[in-house]
Amino acid sequence: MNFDGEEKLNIKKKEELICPVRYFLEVAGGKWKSSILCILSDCECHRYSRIKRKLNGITNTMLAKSLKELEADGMLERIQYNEVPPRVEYKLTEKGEGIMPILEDMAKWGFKNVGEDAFCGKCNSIK
Amino acid sequence: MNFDGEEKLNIKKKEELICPVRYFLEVAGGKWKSSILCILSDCECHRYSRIKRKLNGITNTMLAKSLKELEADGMLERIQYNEVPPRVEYKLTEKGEGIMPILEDMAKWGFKNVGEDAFCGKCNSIK
DNA sequence: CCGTATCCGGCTAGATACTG
DNA sequence: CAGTATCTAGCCGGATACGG
Repeated sequence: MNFDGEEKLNIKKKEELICPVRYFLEVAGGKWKSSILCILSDCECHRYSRIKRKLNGITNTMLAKSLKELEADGMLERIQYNEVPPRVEYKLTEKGEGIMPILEDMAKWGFKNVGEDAFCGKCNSIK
Repeated sequence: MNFDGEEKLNIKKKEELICPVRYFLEVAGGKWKSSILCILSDCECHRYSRIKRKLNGITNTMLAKSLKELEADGMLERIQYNEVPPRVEYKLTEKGEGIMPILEDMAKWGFKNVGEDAFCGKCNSIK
C-alpha cells in the first residue's frame, strides 16, 4: 500500500483520478447493486421480473437504474428478445464474474462479524 | 449463495435483519472510511493530524465523524494521552485488521478494471 | 491539537402513475 | 412484461465558525 502519491501526480489533476477502492464502491456499492450481482451469479440468465421478485422490495425505478448502471460499467449484459410479451435477460460479463469472489469474501467477513443470526432474505447471503 | 431465505425469517422482522454484504458496506463504505482503514494499516499508530494530512482534503467534521463510527463498529481503537497539547492516536483492532485483505482485493480489482493510470493521492492505493 | 456546532446543497432512493 | 416519467423526502458530505 502506498499513500504518498501526491508528488507524482503531475499528469492529471487530482480530482480526475480515481482511487481503485472508490471505483469498486462506485460500481458495486449502493443499496441494490451487490445484491443484483449475487443474484445474477446464481445462474446463467435472469429475467427482469425474476430479479425483481428475488430482491423483494425494490421499485422499478431503482431496479432499472441499477441494471442500466451495471451494464454501463460492463458488469452485465442485457439481452433483448423481440417477442410479445417482451422478454429481457441479464447475465454477468467476465468483468462481473471477476468481482464475485470479492463479494463473497465481504459476505463471509460480514457474517463472522455481525453474528450468525444475520440474514437478509431480500439480499445476497452465504449459508 | 442463497437467496430464498424468506421462509425461515420468523424470528425477526425482515427490516431488522442485516445482510452481511450490506454490513460490510456500512462499516467500510462511504467516502472516507476505506481510506482511513488503509492508512491505519500502514503502521502501528497514527495521530489525528497525520491522518488528516494524508487524506488531503477531508474536513474535521468528516474525519471526526468517520473515526467515531469506525470506533463504534470496533474497527479501530482510540488512545488518548492527557498531555498539553493533547495527543490522540488511532490503531486498528483485530477486526479492523481482518478487513484489510478484502480492501486490498477490492483495490486490485479496481486497478485491473479501471486502467493502470488510475491513482488517487488522496486515497489508498496499491503500487 | 483535536475536535464540536450549525447550517446547507445535492444526490440517492422511494412513491406513484403511466406506456410500448 | 419491462420498463419511463415525475415528484419528493431524507441523508451524506461539505463549509464555516467556534471550543477545551
